[in-house]
Amino acid sequence: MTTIGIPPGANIGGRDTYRHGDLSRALVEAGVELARAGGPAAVALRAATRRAGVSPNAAYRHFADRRALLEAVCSASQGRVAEAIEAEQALVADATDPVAAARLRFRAVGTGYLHFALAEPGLFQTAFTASTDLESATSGSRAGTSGRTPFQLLTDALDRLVTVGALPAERRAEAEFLAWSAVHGLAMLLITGPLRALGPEQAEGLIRRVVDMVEQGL
Amino acid sequence: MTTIGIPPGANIGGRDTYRHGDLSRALVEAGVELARAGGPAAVALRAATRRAGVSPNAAYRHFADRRALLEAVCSASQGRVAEAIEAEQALVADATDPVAAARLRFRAVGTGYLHFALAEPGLFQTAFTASTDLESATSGSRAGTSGRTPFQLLTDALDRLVTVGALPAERRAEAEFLAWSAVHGLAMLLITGPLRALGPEQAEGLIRRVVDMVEQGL
DNA sequence: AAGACAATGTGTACAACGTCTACATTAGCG
DNA sequence: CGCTAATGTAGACGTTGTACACATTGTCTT
Repeated sequence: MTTIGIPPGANIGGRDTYRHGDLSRALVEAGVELARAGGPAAVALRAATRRAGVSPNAAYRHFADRRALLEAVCSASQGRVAEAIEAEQALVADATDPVAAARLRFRAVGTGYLHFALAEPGLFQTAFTASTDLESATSGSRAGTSGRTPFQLLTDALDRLVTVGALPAERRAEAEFLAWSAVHGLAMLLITGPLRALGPEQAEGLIRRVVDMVEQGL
Repeated sequence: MTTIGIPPGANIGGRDTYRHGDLSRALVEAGVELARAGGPAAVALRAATRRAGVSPNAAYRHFADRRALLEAVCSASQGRVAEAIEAEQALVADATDPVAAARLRFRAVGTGYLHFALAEPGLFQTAFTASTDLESATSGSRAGTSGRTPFQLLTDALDRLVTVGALPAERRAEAEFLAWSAVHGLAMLLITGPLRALGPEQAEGLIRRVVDMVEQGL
């Protein structure tokens, strides 16, 4: 029993070398797939290693425990959120009036965030359910293609509002948390909360109203 | 081998009758304790039955599966939230001006909600992380001592704002979701999100600012 | 009063999970 | 060429949810 080692020429899990080569990456990608389908609770060490074609304990060479893998998947998911926001901002990039441009850019942060939440609820929950602190909210591993995290994209948009004169400087402090609260709360209500049965057009209406509220209430 | 039956005079798990008597209640209470300490993920069937001094499968006579028990614990937790809101409203009940009273009553919904979230993060998450729909958000099992759920307390306060003239009727529609979004989002940021390391006084400042934003942005 | 039935609790079993310890393999460096 | 560290595997243990069969008992009917 216990096939000693690997019979030459055999392959384990679709791979022909003892080493995997890029297991860390593969585990995170598998974790992202699991999170997409079932949210953070579905990110299991054994399931991820199974997908990577590797024995369960191999994961422990790259992650201290399940929590660490979940952290990595969380970072990757936040990167996707950042990309969604950047895509939404790219749609409104061609505004001539700088004040209007700053406003649209700011609104795009919220709408991009919420559109991603609706399109990829599992990933979205994984991105923000797993506990994060303020330092890691600005770490490079959570950035999109522009190299900025969702949180940084928000602060950037707020700073620009101030620069352009659309937001009084005395109201700038902590404004990111006010805006984030409203948008994140709506996302939760729409995904897992009492509004999860809403149709897309009604959801879109609520999204606009919440962003309106933030713009007006800041 | 299976001790056949119960030797007369023996007692299993601190109880001397074969029947438990009020197991359903006991399981929910045990679940609430688990949720308080560890959030929704900690609400385990086996742990709850263990606390109730009963075999694991006994739970299945009262709940279809773990999800069902979690639903019950969720309802109980929402009841606690409702009580917290009612307590906060009781603090401001003595306002003479009806407009000011309606405003304070409305604000108390948000501050009570957020104070509960800070005081009992595990229960709070359990109350609102477990998926709920709109019908169950108004079911009696989730009510506080006044017989109203947190959601109903919010709609009540908004209705009163309209009655008193503090909120234009044309802005009333869906206002509960806007307010709820902002407050719920801040709760998440404060409990599991990037703001969870904030001190109490700073958290209190943010709470006031978010409620200000809602009052102004509705 | 006696016996049937439904409600309730127990025991056993299985698969999946996280994680510990020991061992096997291999890349890279002297 | 051989040593060492990095990487992967095997086996085991305790936890979880849950299915199935069985035991006990309150209650209702006759």
